[in-house]
Amino acid sequence: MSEERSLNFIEEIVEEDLQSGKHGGRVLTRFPPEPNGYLHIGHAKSICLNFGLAHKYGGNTNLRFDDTNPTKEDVEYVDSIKEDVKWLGFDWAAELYASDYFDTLYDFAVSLIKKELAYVDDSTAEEIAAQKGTPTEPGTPNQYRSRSVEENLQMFADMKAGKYPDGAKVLRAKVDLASPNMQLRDPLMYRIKHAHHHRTGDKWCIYPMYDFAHGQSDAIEEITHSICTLEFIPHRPLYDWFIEQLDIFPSKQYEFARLNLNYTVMSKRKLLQLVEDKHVEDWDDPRMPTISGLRRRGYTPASIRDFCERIGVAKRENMIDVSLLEFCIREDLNKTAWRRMAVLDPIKLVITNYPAGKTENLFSENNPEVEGGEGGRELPFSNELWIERDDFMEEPPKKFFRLGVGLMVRLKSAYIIKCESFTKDEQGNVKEIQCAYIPESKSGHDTSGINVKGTIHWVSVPHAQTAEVRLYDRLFRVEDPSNEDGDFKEYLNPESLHVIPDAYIEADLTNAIPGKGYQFIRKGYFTLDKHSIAGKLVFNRTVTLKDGWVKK
RNA sequence: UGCCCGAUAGUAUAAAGGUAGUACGACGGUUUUUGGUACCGUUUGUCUAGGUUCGAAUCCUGGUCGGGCAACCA
Repeated sequence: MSEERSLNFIEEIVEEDLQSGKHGGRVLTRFPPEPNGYLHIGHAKSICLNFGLAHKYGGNTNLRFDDTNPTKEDVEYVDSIKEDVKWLGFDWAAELYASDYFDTLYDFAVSLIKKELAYVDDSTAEEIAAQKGTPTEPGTPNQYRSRSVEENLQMFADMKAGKYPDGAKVLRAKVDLASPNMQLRDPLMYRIKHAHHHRTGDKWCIYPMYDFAHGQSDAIEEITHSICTLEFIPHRPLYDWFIEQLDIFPSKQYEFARLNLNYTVMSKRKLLQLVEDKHVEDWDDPRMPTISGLRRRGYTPASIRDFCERIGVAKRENMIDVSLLEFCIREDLNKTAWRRMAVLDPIKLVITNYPAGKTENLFSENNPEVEGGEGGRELPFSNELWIERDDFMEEPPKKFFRLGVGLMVRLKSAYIIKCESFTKDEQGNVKEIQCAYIPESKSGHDTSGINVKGTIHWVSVPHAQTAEVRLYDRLFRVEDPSNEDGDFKEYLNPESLHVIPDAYIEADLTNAIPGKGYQFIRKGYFTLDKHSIAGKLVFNRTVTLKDGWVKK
């Protein structure tokens, strides 16, 4: 029972409940997505909260699909949600659907009609809206509000039987048309939708609204702590009202502030637009803040869980810096990713005093962060190498610890070299760099006594393989695209994807394992994209390395 | 204009009437065969005006600012 971190406000509530013996010490939470889109990092916060809370206090969590609106939902989304929750590392106690309760919910509605707490309203949507009044003016009752129990019962049954077209009638709760809380002004409980449901098929043509499904589902499952986001605060009195009138299990609702991340958007509606308008490849485009996008980008479940832990849980609106997410994945990958070498923007380097045609196999460890290096691989070395174009400067400034005529660097896991000269092509671009190597400076057996400041990565020209490398930048140019004038899509970053069709990679990288993270030394963390095939590998850059070098 | 929620360094998040702390960021340094990692250090904060109290980030009142609520969405 070591208490490293102080409790968040929801944990405090749970601990109080546990101490007072509420629910016999039982904790049951639920994660209740609507299957109308893919899960994103904001959902990850909710998942970690709900599952984490239950796990911490010896309870369980249900996965419940809030599938009360058949026109927006699909099994494709159900499947992706299950996959994403599992991938994040969580197991649900039961896989449930609000649609499992449609019969019970119908009976609940009938019982409210009998208690004169619900009525069938024939008004149009516009009329109902008008009759609700405004925040400063009370609503006004219409003639349908005083219908008899018998008539309501009959009409509600007829609604269910399909006797009316969409929109002809709704069932409303009779609460308080003058309430200062708009949610209480006789909210809708059921609407008519002659639509095919992905689970119940054509059995129903009336569907319960969120407010008459969510709390009831919580009660049916005997959820002890129903955790949702801030915008549902005004719904809480209604949540409690239905439960009280129905006299069912007293689940309680608690609200926390949803996650906002800068330089992206987080609403399913907007993410769907990006997919439909082809601004991104799909829901799992590596630039998307979706769980599947982050997975494809190379994020690990542990890094996302760590992120959710670090951002905390409170009731204050927040905007989290993506740099924190990046910190979390770097921290994870630094410990686990195997080091490899790849040259993204190549320039040729020739070692003038190394025999042409000779190949030497050097050794380089997989992971310097682990004792023993987790083994290693052979690195073929020759007199012609690819190095990074920006590791050479014609006129290097003082603090430039790389190549320039007269400067020395170490080639990672190989030799120290000294730059002697360079040649240019007709356009005046540097074409080739000539260096001499120091034979006594071989990595691991260095007797040269020479100390160099810089070490650069390289790939042997005759042994190099090629791969497509995709570099990503933030999806939007502004911190909060939803808050800018005009359409949020105007603020997309036109340079969010940079494709390098044929980068040079070291030979061993052709054995790269899908799903594993690799650090391309000095270039960042990369992972194989799902579109990779043998002979045509594609790597996604998950994140750059932190760059401490300040250019001036 | 009504009701509801909130306000602590740049960003988040602690401190339950008693020393404002932590993480990320930024900045500086040490180490380093990755300008990475690791380690060390520095920096910046209680929205405002009153009140209660020996003592207020915390309790009370007014104000300011931000967010939410008037979908047959969730």
